[in-house]
Amino acid sequence: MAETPGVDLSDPIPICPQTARSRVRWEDSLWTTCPSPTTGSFPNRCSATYICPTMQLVSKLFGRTLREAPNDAEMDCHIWLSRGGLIRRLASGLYAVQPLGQRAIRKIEALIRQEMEAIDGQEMSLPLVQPSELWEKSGRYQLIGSELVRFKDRSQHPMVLAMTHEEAVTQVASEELSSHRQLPFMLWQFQLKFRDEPRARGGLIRVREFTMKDAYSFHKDQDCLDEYYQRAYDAYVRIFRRCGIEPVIVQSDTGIMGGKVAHEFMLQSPMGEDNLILCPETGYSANAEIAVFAREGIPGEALPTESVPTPSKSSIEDVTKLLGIEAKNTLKMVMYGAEIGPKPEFVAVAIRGDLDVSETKVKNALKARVLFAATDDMIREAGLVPGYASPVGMKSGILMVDLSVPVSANLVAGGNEAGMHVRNVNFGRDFTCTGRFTEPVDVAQAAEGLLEIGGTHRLKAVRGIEIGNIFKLGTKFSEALGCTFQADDKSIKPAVMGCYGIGVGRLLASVVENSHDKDGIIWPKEIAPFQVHIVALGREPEILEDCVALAKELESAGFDCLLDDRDERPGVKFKDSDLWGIPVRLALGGKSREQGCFEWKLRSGGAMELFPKGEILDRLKAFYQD
RNA sequence: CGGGAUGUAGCUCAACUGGUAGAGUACCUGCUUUGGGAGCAGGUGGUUGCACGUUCAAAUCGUGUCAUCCCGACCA
Repeated sequence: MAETPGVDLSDPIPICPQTARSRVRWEDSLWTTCPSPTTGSFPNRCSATYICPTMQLVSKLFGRTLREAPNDAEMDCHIWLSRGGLIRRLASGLYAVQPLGQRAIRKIEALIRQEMEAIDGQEMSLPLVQPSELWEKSGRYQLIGSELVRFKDRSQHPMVLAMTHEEAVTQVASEELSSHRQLPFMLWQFQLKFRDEPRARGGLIRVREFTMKDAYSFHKDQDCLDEYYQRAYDAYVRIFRRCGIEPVIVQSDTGIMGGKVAHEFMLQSPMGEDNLILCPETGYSANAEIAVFAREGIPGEALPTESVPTPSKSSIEDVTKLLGIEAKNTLKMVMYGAEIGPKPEFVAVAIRGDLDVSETKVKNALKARVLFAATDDMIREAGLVPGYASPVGMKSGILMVDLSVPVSANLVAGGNEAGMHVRNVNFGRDFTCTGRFTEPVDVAQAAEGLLEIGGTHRLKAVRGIEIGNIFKLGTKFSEALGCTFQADDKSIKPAVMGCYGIGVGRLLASVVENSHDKDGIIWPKEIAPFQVHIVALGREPEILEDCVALAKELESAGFDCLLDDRDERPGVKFKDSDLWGIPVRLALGGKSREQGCFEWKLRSGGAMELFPKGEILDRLKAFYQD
């Protein structure tokens, strides 16, 4: 084999254990000073004074900072990622991640990789583009709407862009799996997903194309899954804590993933899209769409019904005003069309007026694919009058009665006649459960101030950004795709599965949302794109040389350094430094240099301190060892 | 998919009742300045989202369309 000239293969390029970056040794590196071609001296604005391949020079950093945020940035994380030059929008829900941002992404990925390996995960890679058949087999091809991008390849074969990878991983696993001896195992990847979201928002918080860490575990039985699920849960807590986030963990809906148990990891934030229901006293926590709570009844003897005219007063608000009662003394009907079987069915939910319907609960109780608001025609067809509907006199369709109704006496309900309501409607006497649901069901949305299920404490409601989720999938996918094994009793069984996801870009944005101030990002130690920001102040070559010497020393010890070598005024450099939020800032100016010291300042706060340059490395080690 | 708003320079925004494009910032050149987004001078950069229409004349008026953002709906 021909020798590559100039490369000594016996002396491989060392790899930094901390950053996983290969580094060229200093002795071999290109290290030049370059005077201005026009003046021959060090020019005012020289972007190529020093060239050094092993540290990042700000003069060479791709991506600039912005004085003002783009006007479409609403959330803080969007503002700071944009202003810092870490991301740039290409189209709705599609972002370019620039080098500084990509370095933070790589730090997050490295951290996640460690934790996945710690729970025996094996990293792999599955394709983004998949044949539609795979999704038809699992049933999700029909179930999912237009978020799933479908297209045909050149030979007219129907394909999809994967929104997630349960089908693919189960297919692959089914081809490898034959014996219970192979179980359990966990496979995971960093992989693109595409979801054609109807509404992208919040910068990287809700996008259409994104990288997700998705993990899938396979087990011989439920016990084994339960045990592993807890390990994954614990690993998730560690991941988020290392990102500086104390996650709020809630029970969640399993949606079209199937399965029974699922948890979401949330960053508590008023900007979040999910409503979370918490009970600090009992420790109960759940997403509001599935949270359970106790109904406070309205006791009383059933009084005779009485019709009252309520001309053109159909809303709960109007009726309560007119009759001088509270919302909780009313009964309202919320009507839907539900796609359960081949054709849509009419569904009416009877619920007390002070509560809202949880459409998630309705959907789950009905096992419906899609729920949509009923049209007036559908309502009339069921024998009801729009605006004045009542369960009394409903002729067809599915009636669901919420748990709040039977415990409340003498409610005001619609009269099933335009302009009429009826007082003192009572469950049991005037109407009852009929048809598919023979008993009252829980279909109300939990909210702040309602009673916790035990009936003694009040619930709290907060908002959150979902940063991770874990599901006990069960055998939905393994059965659909034939992922089976032979058990020790010789029987053939489907693998019991779990899945575990984290959106990497959303986590990055959440870290910023969770950790910033009025000047910019404050990176947690493990996520910062660089560990040290060295700022050379002043134009004397000696200052820059000292900074470079320090950067060399720190880089050799495994710290990654960003060196601001620009000929800019100090104010500009400090502003950018704050914007970028690297944990340790080491500045060197004329005065500090005379004392042989660097100015040590932590982005997270605290006073500036002067340390002799010989001490810097040890202090840095101590700081990063915490 | 409903409701609202907005599209003018890389970013933030002006331009009256129609008269032919402007500032700040950013960027480039030079000089001065150098500890918290400097000053002066000169300069680059726009088919005013797109199409059609009205008009002698359209950033401006009308119609359509596309895009973006916000509130809902939706969201493994």
